[in-house]
Amino acid sequence: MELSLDVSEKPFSLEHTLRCGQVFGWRQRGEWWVGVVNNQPVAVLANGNVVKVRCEHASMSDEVFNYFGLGDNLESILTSVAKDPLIVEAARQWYGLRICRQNPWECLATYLCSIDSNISKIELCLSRLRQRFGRRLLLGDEELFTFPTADALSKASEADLTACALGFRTRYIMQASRRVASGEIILEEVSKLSYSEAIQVLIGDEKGTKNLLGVGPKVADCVLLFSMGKLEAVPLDVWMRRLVARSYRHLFEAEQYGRLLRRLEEGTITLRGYRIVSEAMRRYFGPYAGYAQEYLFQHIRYLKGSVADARKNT
DNA sequence: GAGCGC
DNA sequence: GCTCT
Repeated sequence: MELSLDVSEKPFSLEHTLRCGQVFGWRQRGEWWVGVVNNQPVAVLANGNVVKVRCEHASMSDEVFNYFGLGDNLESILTSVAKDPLIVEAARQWYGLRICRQNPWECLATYLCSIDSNISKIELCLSRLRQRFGRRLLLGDEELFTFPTADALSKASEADLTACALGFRTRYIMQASRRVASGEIILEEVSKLSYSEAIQVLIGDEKGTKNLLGVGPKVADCVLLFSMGKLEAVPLDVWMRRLVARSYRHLFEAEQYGRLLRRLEEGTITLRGYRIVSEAMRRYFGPYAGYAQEYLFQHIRYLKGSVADARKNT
């Protein structure tokens, strides 16, 4: 069936939303995008004031609405983060980009795979996981695969997982899938917590036992922002750290932060440093700092650099 | 701060 | 990007 979503008065760029690197597993077919939402195949097309959805069940219009964050009041969000010319320009260029609400398990697995990787490599790893452990779906003659459940991955043999060539991330996926499958960690419950409670659960207590192997503050922030609607989460990857060091250093003028600023541009940053920077960004941009992050991230990735450059690191 | 695995 | 030493 084909459904129509009314998005008049709702700025929405499907292109920007799907191309910004927050979600994986979508492909373009002409002017349509095909992918999987809530384990069901969909094709989506944004056309002015309507979003067209080809799918199998009528409930998909609500699911697509939720998935693409169409409930967010983007205009007021962008107004609220418009603190300086840089973010205003980023918002102008990437206008319509929305933060998705992906499935939390898929998002967690995705960002475990993203560690020290790049978009095309991540895409490859995830498609291998889908093909090997997901369920095959058809939408017309488009073949799609659901993202494998934690349960399916927890039962995978080590050899099967190794065949997906995740490298050192294999054990992160194995451990996380087991903890989620066993119910030891219930991501839907985590998503009900406040941002600060939820990030604590995901990264574990400092110095204490880690909750989820491979989940540090960056991975946790991505999961919180891209799947749990914690719009104040500010994932700090190399691009954002460089940007902060160059364009937002005034937020760290105090002398004690000299060392932190230097490390932001170069390499390793401590958990403490990460917290200081992301909290400063939250204080500066407010409760929608995650939206600010995503627009700035896109802006600098594509700024006078080729797409190839932009795809280098995560 | 090196090493991880592809 | 995270873990481990």
